[in-house]
Amino acid sequence: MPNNHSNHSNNSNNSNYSIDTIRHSAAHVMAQAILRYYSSKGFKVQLGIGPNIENGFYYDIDINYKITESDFPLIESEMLNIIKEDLSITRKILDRQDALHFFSGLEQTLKVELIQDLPTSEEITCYTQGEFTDLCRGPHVKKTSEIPVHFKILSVAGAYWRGSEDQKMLQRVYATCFNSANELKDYLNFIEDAKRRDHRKLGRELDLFVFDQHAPGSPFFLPNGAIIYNELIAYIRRLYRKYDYKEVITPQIMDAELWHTSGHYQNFKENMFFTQIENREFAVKPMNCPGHMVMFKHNKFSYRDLPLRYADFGRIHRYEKSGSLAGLTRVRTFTQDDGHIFLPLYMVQDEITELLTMYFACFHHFKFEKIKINLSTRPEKRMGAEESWDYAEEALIKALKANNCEYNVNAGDGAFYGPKIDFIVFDALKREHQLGTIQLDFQLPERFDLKFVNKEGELERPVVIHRALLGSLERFIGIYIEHVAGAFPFWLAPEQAVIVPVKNDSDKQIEFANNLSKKLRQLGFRVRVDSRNESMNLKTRQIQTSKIPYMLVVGDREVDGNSVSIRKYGDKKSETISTIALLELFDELMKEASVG
RNA sequence: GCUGACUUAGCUCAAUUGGCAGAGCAUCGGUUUUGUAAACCGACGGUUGUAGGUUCAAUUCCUAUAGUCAGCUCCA
Repeated sequence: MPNNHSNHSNNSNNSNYSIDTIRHSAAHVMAQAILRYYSSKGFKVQLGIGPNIENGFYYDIDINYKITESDFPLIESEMLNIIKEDLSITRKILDRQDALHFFSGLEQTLKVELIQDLPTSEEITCYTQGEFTDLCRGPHVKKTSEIPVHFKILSVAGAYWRGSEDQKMLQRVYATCFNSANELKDYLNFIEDAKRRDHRKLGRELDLFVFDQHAPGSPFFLPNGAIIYNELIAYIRRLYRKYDYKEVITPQIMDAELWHTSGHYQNFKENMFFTQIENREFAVKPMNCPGHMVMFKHNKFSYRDLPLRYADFGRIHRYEKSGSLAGLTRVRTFTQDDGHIFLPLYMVQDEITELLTMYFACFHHFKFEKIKINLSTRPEKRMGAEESWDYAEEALIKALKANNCEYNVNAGDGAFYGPKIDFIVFDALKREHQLGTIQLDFQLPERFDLKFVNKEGELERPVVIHRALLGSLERFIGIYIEHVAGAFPFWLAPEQAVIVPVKNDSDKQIEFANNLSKKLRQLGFRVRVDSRNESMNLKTRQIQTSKIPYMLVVGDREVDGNSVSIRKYGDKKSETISTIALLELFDELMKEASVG
């Protein structure tokens, strides 16, 4: 969810209360409304938790009734009643026994469970408004009438009690509340805008990709989508040339033993595809690293060869749970702009500095200006000695600090083989997306017993850095489509220009258009002639809705002047330029594709 | 995987309490020869996701299953 709306609502008119306090109080009102309304209908209502989230709040409810969208107005009108009743909201401190007794008496067993799990040191407080009392730390507004009426219930979905798969599934009602009608309207508009930009919708409309029930979670890239896909790879390859990477190609299916060695089998068996042949168990690769380890071992490398940077655009397959699949952002087969760097320990910091330079250049190239960095440290489920974790985490912190990078720490969020740095970008709607990653790994070199010959002529264990810039290309394409709302820059656009003869029965115009098209295509541009028997208005409309960067109209005037009437996507007007100037313009535009 | 909703022509959507499956766009054919956001006429297009069941009759009700969506959980 985006974070842009919560900010400007903080400094709004209404009150001394923070928007968080207001929303949290609104959550209580919603819980009260649901309890009132459905209890009166004879349903059993139990309340879970009801915290604030970015841009709103939710309340988890256990109820023997299926709440649907059609119930929202009923709940909302009950909420309005509660606000109008102007109930005062009072705070009370309870001792543990009284609190347990009180909520048991109300048969609110979820609340009882929460109280039982509170540390004994914690003070137990309740907030009461009218007939409704909730276990809550607060703070809250003083009376229900202080809650602005600019609230809206947004959706309802299942959620596990206490976030655990083993627990009961509750119904989570999402809602939001703002200080003013305008802020609420802005937020609802934002939701609409996000729908308009949805990459699944644009993917269909721009003929980029389709999904089919025969391959769940697996995109079929249509010709237009394949162009974007391949142009992205071409761009990354240019970066690789600049930063001295060596591209390799590795097998799709390898003996399962390899995945035992790497540790992936033990950790991710449930998420891998397997196949059996000649009594051997093979695994479809869920990642590229073990393949690169195998290659490293097939050679005896000198310290002079390091850092050795392997890059791989291999297709990988992961069995993702059916319920977690979503458009291009969560798929079962994808390609990473993956790479592994083998190097001695002492080179790590310089290498990460180099990587940071490369990463920022890449993100800025795609017009992601604001970038957030997360440092994820050792998870519970991990391999390797504590000392190497200490060292690895320290090395990443040093490199970040040396490069003046601000970062947040995500304790326990690292990979099972090492800590990592993640790069989060903000899209045009200010939503956050994780793209690149840099992961330090002391475990795989150990498990694969990797060695290189150092200056002293001794065998030494290298370190491995796992790294990806865009992450999964599929996912990146999804994010990028939404970032640019389907209007790709010239160098990435599946079609860069369409040439439209004014009259499709004019041999002179058609010939001129075809010749121009042929010339541009020879120069590598993606253009076509649209000489269908359709009106200029229709063609204009189709070119605009397809978000094609340029429309080139050629009539008798242009043919005679060896020129084109050029109209840029999004512009209302066209201008006439010579074909020479057109070639110069296109050449200039293609510089966008360069890595500088 | 879990909870809930949804699935009708290539796409976007209709179809009253269970009573003859329909429209726009796209496609194809014709007319029109167009100067910057939808010319006109006509035709084609369906085992209503799939498999069962209830019923005189099922797009509609029931069961199973697949896929999609909103979340949850997970994400090397």
